Amino acid sequence: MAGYQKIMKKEISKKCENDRDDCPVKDVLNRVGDKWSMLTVIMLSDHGTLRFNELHRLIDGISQRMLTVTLKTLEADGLLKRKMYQQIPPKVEYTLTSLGESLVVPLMTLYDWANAHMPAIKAARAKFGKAAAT
Amino acid sequence: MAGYQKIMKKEISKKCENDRDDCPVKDVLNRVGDKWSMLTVIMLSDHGTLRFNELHRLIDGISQRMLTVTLKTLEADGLLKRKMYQQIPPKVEYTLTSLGESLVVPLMTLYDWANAHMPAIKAARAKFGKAAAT
DNA sequence: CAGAATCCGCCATGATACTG
DNA sequence: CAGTATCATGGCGGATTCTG
Repeated sequence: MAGYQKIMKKEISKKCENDRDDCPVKDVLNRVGDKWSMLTVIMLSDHGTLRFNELHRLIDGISQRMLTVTLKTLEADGLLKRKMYQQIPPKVEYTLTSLGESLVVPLMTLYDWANAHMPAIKAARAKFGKAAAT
Repeated sequence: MAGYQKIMKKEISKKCENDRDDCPVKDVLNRVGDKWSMLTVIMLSDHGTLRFNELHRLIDGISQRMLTVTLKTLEADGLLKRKMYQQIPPKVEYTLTSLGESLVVPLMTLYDWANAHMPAIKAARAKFGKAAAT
């Protein structure tokens, strides 16, 4: 393994052991691991600007409640911005901020990894299942 | 935004809308977002090989139960391997597989992003809190 | 249309006790 | 030492209803 990586990794665990309530990685991981957040970010990144119900349709399976909650959290984190038009019927548009857009980059890395190694993982799972059954 | 990125992102949402039960991203995200999995991977990546109780001490706050569960899941996914020495007292060693090691790379990207943008996120949160309070 | 409010079930996680 | 077994709980998220 490259020396650079070794150093970086040292840093990761160091950060995580010490301040466990203020670890950037844990914090971000919470959002990344969230059931709907990243999907929402991806959709917005794809389509640019979306209204509430458009998101509702695009993100398959999300409930109205969770969409509201997710959007509010992402907005609070400054990952997207909400634009409300004072009119009837209401119209609200959601767009990623540049901060939100920047998150897509590491997300892609993860996506690439997932795609590349999913077969290996599935194979491992199948093998493990058989081993346990035996 | 670069055209390459645009294409990749299209692909992400496409994969996610279609097969929602077999989406590699969701699948991997589940593990990445898991409370303890990535911490465990990071520790192992750092220290190379660790015994059960060493991990227990290193991963601050994890319960015995969750460590067991996490390790079993990671093993099933082929991310780490378990080596058991038949002796008394028992001795079990955990080591990342090359698959597990490879996951560290995208994880680093995320770590870098988290570190770089955490100030912006905190600022956004503070601002949002004030806006809500007003 | 874009939510807010409320209720509720269930699963993930934690705590505790026991074992080979 | 390295787990397993069992129980308790809290909060995540779904379903439903109501509004401006």
